[in-house]
Amino acid sequence: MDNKKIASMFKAFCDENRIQILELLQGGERCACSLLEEMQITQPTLSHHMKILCDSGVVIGRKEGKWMHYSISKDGLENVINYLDEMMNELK
Amino acid sequence: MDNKKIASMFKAFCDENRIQILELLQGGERCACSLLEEMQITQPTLSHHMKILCDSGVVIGRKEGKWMHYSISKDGLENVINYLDEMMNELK
DNA sequence: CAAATACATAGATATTTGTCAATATATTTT
DNA sequence: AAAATATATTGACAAATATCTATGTATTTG
Repeated sequence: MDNKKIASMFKAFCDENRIQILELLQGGERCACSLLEEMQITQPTLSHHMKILCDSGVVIGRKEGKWMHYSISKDGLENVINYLDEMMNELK
Repeated sequence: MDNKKIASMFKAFCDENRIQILELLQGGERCACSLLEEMQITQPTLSHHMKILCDSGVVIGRKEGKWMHYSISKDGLENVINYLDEMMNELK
């Protein structure tokens, strides 16, 4: 995995609105409209953040009819943790 | 810790040049001039990134004479890992 | 003390990112 | 089939970020 890819993985966490989305998703899968209700942003802005979150691998989207259900990907989150654990272990 | 603070913690990892710096620092403490030698950026740009890394808490700077020695902060890195571990544990 | 070295800061500029309004697309509801 | 709903995309704009050159500030070296 090159540095660009690693950086994009961490982009999930480096915006305050995305942190809020992730915290909401900790409670379990939610559709975009439900996330939107609790946030002070417009629908296109939410859609933009969801794309970045999905690109990072930390969030997964599942389409069901007209709804998009988003949830945190255990595997995606684990990848991030593993990268940091390895950094910790490699420390001289 | 508010969302803004959390986001700034993760800013350490969301730029490819900073990822490279962190990888170099995995080998142990290095002065800025030594980091600079292996990177394709100018000295002020490096200085800019070191500031962001230190602000995030993941890197620590130690001044010795005219040199700045930088290293990865175990505590800082642990904070990041703990945040993610907790997110993983809270998952519904 | 003068020159050299290591680093930071300031200011300018280009790129990236976050945001919104408007619109498009797909699906469901009536 | 028309209206309503959920979401994505487009295009514009503002704010933040990354980068450089030039310069300033310590500190060390000769």
